[in-house]
Amino acid sequence: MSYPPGFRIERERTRPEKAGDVARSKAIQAAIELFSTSGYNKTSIAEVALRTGLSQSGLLHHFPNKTALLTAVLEQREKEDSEFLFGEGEPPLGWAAFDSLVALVARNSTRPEWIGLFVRISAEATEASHPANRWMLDHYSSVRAWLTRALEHGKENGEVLPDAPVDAIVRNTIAVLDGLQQQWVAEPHSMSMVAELRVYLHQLHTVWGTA
Amino acid sequence: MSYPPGFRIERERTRPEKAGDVARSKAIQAAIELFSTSGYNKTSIAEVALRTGLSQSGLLHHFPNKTALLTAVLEQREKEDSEFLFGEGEPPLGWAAFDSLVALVARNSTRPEWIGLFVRISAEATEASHPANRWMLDHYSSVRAWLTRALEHGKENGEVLPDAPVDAIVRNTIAVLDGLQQQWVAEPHSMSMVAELRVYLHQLHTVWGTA
DNA sequence: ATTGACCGACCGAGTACACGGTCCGTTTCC
DNA sequence: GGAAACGGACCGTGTACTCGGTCGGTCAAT
Repeated sequence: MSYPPGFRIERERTRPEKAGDVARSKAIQAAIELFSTSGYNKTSIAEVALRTGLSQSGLLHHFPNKTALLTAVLEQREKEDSEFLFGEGEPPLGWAAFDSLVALVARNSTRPEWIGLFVRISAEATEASHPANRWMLDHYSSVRAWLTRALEHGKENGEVLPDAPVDAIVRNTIAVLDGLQQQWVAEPHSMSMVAELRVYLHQLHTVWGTA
Repeated sequence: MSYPPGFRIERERTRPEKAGDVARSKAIQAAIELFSTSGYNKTSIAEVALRTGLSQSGLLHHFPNKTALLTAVLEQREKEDSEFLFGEGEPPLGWAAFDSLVALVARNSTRPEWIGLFVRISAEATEASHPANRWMLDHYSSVRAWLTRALEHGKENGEVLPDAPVDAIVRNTIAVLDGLQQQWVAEPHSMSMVAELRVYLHQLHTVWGTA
């Protein structure tokens, strides 16, 4: 009781390179790779441990169970994505929001594991009992909220036509994103994703933009 | 030796409604339901057998192994889908092809299992070792071929602008289809899919059509 | 009309294995 | 010396699949 509750976190922040932390992040990286190719269900923690350079018990020392490992992976992804998208500032609005989505996809194209991870997990997580179900619903709803806000802001701004069907555009955009990623995972070298997305955004601009 | 080798087959063809065939199709139906909610990997054949009203051994009498059950399911889906889309005649071309896709989605909305099945299987099958991997690649490539032909026919016809980026439009359309289905599976009552698709098709028409 | 060969439909028990997780012990580092 | 960082052995469960067998029906030959 001699230390305030923030002490532990403070110590970790000042000395982040302890052996355990290295193992932890190595394990997360290994889990990302395996989840992205085999999905969560089919991946065994023994395999993750092997890739990490640990025994299964050693891995379970850092993550009490399999779902803890999964949530660590998801937190990592969420963190890196939102840092890239928003940085420290405000999320972009208007059509700029859609442009930044293209940038995100372009960047993730250089990290195939992250795309595979998302495709696999979000499909598995459609099952209500899946440990990532809640995460996935929250994720989608926050992206929808952001894009909806972006379009409505665009309407007020005069960037977007007043009669643009916001909800459908938002859902379709997310659908294109997810669908292209799925095709890309299935046949990685058959397309660029960015080129296709630009065509889609060109359509949006042409139809609902105030040229 | 008193009968020609084809005799037995002939007899089966004249009496197709034996008890085994009923069990077979019941099993396929049960498998569709379970695959659609739990995916292929996570579904146990014991559970399928239970839903069918058979013992596990009884089920395995009809399907030698789990992958045989899966291919039976996929064949069934492929058959019903192409019957609905093309009937006995020629596949529609030009923009009509895209309209028929909407019709297919509208029809499948009344059969949630089929949408769930497709979402789950095609995500699992991104893994090269998955028993449905080949099927999925073939499926996508045939849909792409059809839509590509449809657009090129539309160009010759004057329905479609000559500089329309065929490949990107095809991939984006498939992406919207898949992505919307995924959202629909995650939250079944949050959208209609058909309304969103109409907005997307409206964009295609406006931008690449010869009004 | 009966018989006997044969077959499809089906079941119960068992096998081999993979997997998530526990328990307890040992080393390493502050 | 105490806690963190591991490893080894073990356990219970789930799973795909095998094996041996039963039962009822079909059909040609008697």
